[in-house]
Amino acid sequence: MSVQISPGSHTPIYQQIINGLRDAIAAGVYRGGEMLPSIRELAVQIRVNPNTVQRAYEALERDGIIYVRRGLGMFVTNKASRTARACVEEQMRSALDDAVARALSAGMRAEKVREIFDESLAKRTDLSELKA
Amino acid sequence: MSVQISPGSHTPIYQQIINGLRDAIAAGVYRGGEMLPSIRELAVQIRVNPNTVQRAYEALERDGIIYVRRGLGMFVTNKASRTARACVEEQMRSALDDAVARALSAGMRAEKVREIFDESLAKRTDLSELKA
Amino acid sequence: MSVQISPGSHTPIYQQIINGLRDAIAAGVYRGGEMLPSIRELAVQIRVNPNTVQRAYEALERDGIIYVRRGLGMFVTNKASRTARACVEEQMRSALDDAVARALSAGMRAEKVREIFDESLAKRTDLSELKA
Amino acid sequence: MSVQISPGSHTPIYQQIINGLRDAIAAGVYRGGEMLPSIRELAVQIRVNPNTVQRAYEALERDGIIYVRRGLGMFVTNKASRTARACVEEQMRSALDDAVARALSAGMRAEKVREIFDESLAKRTDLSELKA
DNA sequence: GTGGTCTAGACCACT
DNA sequence: GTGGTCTAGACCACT
Repeated sequence: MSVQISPGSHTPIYQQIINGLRDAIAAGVYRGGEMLPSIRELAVQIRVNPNTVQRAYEALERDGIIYVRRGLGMFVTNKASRTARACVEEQMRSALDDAVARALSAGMRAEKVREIFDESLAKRTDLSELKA
Repeated sequence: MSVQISPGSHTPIYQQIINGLRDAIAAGVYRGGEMLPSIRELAVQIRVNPNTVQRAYEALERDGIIYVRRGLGMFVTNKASRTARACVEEQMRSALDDAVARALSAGMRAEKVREIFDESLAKRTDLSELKA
Repeated sequence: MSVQISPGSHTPIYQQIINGLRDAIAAGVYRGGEMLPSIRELAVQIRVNPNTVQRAYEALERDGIIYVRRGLGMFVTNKASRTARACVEEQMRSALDDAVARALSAGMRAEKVREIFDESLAKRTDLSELKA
Repeated sequence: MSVQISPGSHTPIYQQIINGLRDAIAAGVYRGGEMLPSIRELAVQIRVNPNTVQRAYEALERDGIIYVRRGLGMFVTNKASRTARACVEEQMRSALDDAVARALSAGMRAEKVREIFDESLAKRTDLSELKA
């Protein structure tokens, strides 16, 4: 399944769903024209209230990533992949920007900042090599 | 002034104050034994409710970064600098971890992730050179 | 073809079919006594579920614009043209009423409202001249 | 009160609230920096569930017309008046466009369309003269 | 006091 | 079956 929920996280559940689906679409798990799991279906899968899933779908529709075919379900738009990737990149850029800015303003040296980043990246890329 | 507040940010104001003071202490702006601005003073400076400043001071006290001398004011502890730097590093590490994890799970290539990080870092270090 | 469907529109598809056929009848594309495309035929043409077309035909029948000759098909009634034109006019009147009311209550000046209307009308009448 | 709800209307209640507040801001009833009625307050006034009001406020925030000061309430942004007016004009333009397009495609003559529009406008401007 | 999130459940429209 | 709206009510965080 492409969406993982951490009920304990500070990030609201509906936001976790948005991120999870957007990442999945950016990664090509769902492609243009494909139908997404229905609101009720996904709600059961991730054990969350349907209203919460609906709220996530609403946001993705506003972003032009999915669209409704009334009475049928939610579908991935053709431009979804591009939009989703742009969005993820933008969010990542701003997260990195903020983290770097804070670290430097707290007096951390640039080399130290890069070192920590390298560890983060190495850890994750090693993990994906394990899977492969 | 060492604490900057963005009233429109999604980060709660008390958390922004905590971060700002902690960064300032990590960077050596305030040193062990020094007195911090009083609650009312800081509240006026950054135009915020005194209760909000108090809440931030309480949190920093719990973390052992500042302590109260009743009737005198809030003071920086001796271990404050170390603690603050460890805390900033930890927060940074987890922010980078999250960002990297999401980017990769959205199918972004590791080289691209590093590229974006480099831009963030370059931008900030250039800026600080300009100031110097 | 006289009926155009926008699957992404907020207007329900069956309503779009009703409007499209009614407009066509009002404009004289279909005349009293003429046969309309069968449910299946139209459904294939505009790529829509036959149930949806049927629903539209039912509504037009209720309005006395078309009638069924069992085993033969759907036919345009003699009063259809009059009824359809009255209906379009009524819908238009109420759409204009609503738009004007909102614009004025939002403080827009009457001259400005007329100006925007004139542009709408000019654009469409120029277009129809181009086609002619 | 600036927001009127028609429970029987086909327009969802939350959309009626959005329109009502936006029109009020466009008309200068609420000005930049002013606080809006709280969610609970407005909910009581217009006898609607607080969640429904919240949903409307959320949309207006997304549009940059209002912003939250956490723990305090919702406030009108400085650019709100301009944005709201642009939005109302855009909605009006598209409503008129649609109505005109349908009328013409149903074979109505341009003079007739203008006649109906003039009646709509005259009726409303007479009404506002009565109030004055 | 303020807004934000979430659940449970009803009811409706559309295909 | 599908999504969309609304209510009631709980619980939480922030100022």
